[in-house]
Amino acid sequence: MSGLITLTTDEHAALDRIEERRRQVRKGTVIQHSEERVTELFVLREGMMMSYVLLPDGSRQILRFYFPGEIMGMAGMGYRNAPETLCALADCVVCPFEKAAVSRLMVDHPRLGAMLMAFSQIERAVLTDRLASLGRTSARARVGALLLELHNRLRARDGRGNGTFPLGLTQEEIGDATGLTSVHVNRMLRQLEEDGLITREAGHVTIGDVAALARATHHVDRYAALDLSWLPPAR
Amino acid sequence: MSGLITLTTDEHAALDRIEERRRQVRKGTVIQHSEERVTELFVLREGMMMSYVLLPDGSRQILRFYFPGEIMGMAGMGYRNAPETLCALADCVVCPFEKAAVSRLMVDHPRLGAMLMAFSQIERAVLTDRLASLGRTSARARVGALLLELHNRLRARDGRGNGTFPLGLTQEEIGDATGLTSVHVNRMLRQLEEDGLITREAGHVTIGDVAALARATHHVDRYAALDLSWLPPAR
DNA sequence: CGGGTAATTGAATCTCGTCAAGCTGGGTGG
DNA sequence: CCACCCAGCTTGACGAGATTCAATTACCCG
Repeated sequence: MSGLITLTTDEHAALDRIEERRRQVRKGTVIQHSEERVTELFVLREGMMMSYVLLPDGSRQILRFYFPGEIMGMAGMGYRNAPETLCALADCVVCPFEKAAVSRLMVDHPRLGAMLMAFSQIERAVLTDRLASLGRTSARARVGALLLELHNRLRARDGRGNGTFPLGLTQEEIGDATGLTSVHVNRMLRQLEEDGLITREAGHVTIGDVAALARATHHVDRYAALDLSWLPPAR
Repeated sequence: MSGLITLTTDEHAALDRIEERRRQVRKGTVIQHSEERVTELFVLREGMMMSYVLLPDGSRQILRFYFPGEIMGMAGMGYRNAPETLCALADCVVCPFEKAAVSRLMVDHPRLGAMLMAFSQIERAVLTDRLASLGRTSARARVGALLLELHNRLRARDGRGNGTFPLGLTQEEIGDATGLTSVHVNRMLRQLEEDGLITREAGHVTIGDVAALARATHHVDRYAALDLSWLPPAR
């Protein structure tokens, strides 16, 4: 949050309290099972995680990837049981906290509450972009758009913009996120490479011309062009 | 909201203030254009609306259908320009209000703010269900799941549960929501009918056995099994 | 240096899209 | 009151894109 607004001392303290408890989780660990009782949310501090649902036939749809600083499990807020599974894609550090802490935050620090609301709407916009991607674009565009999204999210964090980033996903995971099979993901990656839109090397992907790939995949960067001028003043 | 919690007089008044202004819109009218400046949100009072995005090639992805009582345009909260288009599917009545009204609401009535947050998370869960539907299920299941969702949403409003509801959508619109062509939607509707899962007559659809259709389409009712016990007390 | 997971590639198959043609029903104007 | 019109629905034939199945090959970890 501190990247977008200047936090007061009180607000900073309130956010720190939420991240009090720490927990190490190893790659592959599930910290929240779909359909099981949920009382906690998590902040991701280090690593990379994902949320997904499993269908009765065993197929998996990955809903979202999480990077450090993001809140995981918000979708469970309104429900008794978790609507999705949270699983670590790498060794991670997470901070679990109670649902009620969010409601305390909204009472004591309305500006942070409004900020949370804005974030969940940005997340919604990203989700709807993926919906359009799955519903109305080719396999090639879907894979390319996913690479761009990962690139933008990582760049928003570390500031570097040289177009290279560690993939951190198997082709099967890319397939489960884009609604394709791992075999077809492989072919599409190859095609993107042959078209000169990306290069691959040792688990890293390089996007030579971000704008060109964005054009080829109809991708929009939802982490740009924000408007938070309507936020209430800090208390 | 009054269906889920008991509102105080003050809370009721605050919500009424939001719905002060009224506007009639005729079928087909666009009240918010994607990529154009947005300062207002809307409450839908009567009718049925949808939000969608258009891709550069002209294809359309319908993101969501709106029914009376729901807030439209929340996704625009964090942005200067609207990420989606809002269009009336029937003659409607809407109540426009300023973005800042939401932030005032969150300051003055934290419980309503938390409620809004819960709603947006429920909406998120519905969206992720659609994502799984588009990414990992057959055309038949997608169409069936959409019918079930419309049925559940209408039932949540009017209470009737006899399985019959007015469709109010063309097959092309169903296709744009499910990522299919109108031609294939037609075939899938026919197939669902031949399988005895639905019947159609004069623009109305009847779902004989809701549970059976839910099984065939992997559909979950996200408007059931809510947990709002963590909400803060009313101010 | 194994052993297992992930990536790669080819061939056959199937689902869904495309194109094209006819049909139907409700609204409109002569 | 009827003929027409037009959007939406229906159906068939064909093709493209993605899946499935199967078999190697490359890579990472201990």
